Amino acid sequence: MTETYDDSFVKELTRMSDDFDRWYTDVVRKAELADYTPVRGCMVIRPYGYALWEGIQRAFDDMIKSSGHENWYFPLLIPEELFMKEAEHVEGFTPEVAWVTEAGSHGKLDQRLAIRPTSETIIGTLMRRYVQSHRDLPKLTNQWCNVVRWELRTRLFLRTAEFLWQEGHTFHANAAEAIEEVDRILEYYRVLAEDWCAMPVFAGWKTATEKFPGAVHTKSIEALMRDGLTLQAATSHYFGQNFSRAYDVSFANRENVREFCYTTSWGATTRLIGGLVMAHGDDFGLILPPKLAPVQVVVVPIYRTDEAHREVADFIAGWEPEVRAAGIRLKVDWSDERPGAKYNQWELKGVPLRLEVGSREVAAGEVRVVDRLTREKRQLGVNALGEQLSAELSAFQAALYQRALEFRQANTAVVKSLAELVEHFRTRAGYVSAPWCGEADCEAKVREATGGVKSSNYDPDRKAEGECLVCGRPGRYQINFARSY
RNA sequence: CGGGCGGUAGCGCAGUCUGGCAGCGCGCCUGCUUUGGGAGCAGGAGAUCGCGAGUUCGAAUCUCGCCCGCCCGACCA
Repeated sequence: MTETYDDSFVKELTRMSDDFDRWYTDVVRKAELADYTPVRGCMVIRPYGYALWEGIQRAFDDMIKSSGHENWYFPLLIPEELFMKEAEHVEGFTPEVAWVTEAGSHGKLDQRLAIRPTSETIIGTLMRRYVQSHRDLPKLTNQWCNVVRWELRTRLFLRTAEFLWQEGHTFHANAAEAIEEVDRILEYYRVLAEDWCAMPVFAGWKTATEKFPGAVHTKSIEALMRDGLTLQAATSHYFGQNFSRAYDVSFANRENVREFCYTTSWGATTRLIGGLVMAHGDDFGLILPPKLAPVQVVVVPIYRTDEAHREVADFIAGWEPEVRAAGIRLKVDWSDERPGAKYNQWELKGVPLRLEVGSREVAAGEVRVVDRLTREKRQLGVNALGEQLSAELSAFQAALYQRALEFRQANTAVVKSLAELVEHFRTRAGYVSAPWCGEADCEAKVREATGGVKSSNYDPDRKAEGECLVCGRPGRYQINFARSY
């Protein structure tokens, strides 16, 4: 038996098709993920949103621990002198650095302190103490922390003046090992995005124009949002010896020759939560992947009388422990609302499965299960309910990924020329894949001609399918272009 | 940072032009009736009108400065 409701009217929520940006802000606030604060560009992350971050943290932290990475904590404040040592890095970051210039009764400081926008400089400075010999390498460090970047235009989760992230910083005895590290972490990010967030990504190289300031090369994962814009969801950088030279992090190699370390850094931020919202949501609100959903299954009890209330409560108590024992994050919503209000509330909050339990279910020994993705209603016997729901959640996770993948396929075009590309972005969004010669000039021309379409990333193993879309010289790479967040 | 718009009860807004009792809807509290897709009735609480100066007998309303947000550009995870 299948019942579907298609009343697309949702109170107080802008429709996605009407105004995607407003829809996004509405969902983030009404689903209680985050909110504005009196502080310019800074948000408050509410428990429901923070729980998503905790899920992401747990997943990623487990991955890096499995490869021997260790968590550290480094200072929030970085003396100006230290900050200024790597020229390209300084140039890239100074426009958005916040400085502490004055402190309490001490008054004006002799030297300004940067509030970290990222920690390469302070970590490099400190790590030289701990790295003396090739036997000390590799040093695989990570920290979970906040950073501040003085952004002019902010949006909840996607771009705020302060945000949370993890930043990994690793030190190696040779280039090959560092380059391998960058790829290992990029693969972790792919797994985090695809297996946990159910967000299909392109993992690949950023162009020289788009790379991190101070990096030799940068790789990223990029995901498509439902408005057709791409989101850079995490980055992994190879620094060669750029930072170790600037901060004098060196070691004695096997021949007792002093050598600068080869370093990497990589980061993923609370922006991923914004990605989750925009990759999966619909006109009813959030849709959360079960593996990260703070509540995976919500139970809505239905009753009129005290007696029915007792019956329903007893019935739920019969299988609730078993469902929890199956490792399912279950919430029974006994709040003093009517069932319809609860349905809407939990759909807004993106809970994957809802169980409706009333006297009909009690009598039949069933629950009514409603899927957040399809919103179809089915009856499920309570026998081995934990096992059944686990299976349902796995299927949901897969279906969510599949839907996002199909959406991306439907929104990826291939073009041969700049004219075609410009024409495409006049009416459509999504990715456009095109052959490219590898020159920054040609990349810049795409950006100019389209008013802001940027290169996303590329897979160097994929050969260009024709001549460069701009200059007509032999293509080197097949690269994705998109409008981006 | 440039251009435009906005800030009045928890949320969404009217009132501002033309100065004169602080309003509406939703939400919230209490009670009763309700409860399978956002309940009904009755009563009630809640606002230094973003902040600070100024003009005026009198300012949500006029003037100046500042803060915050939104949209469009340039910059960025």
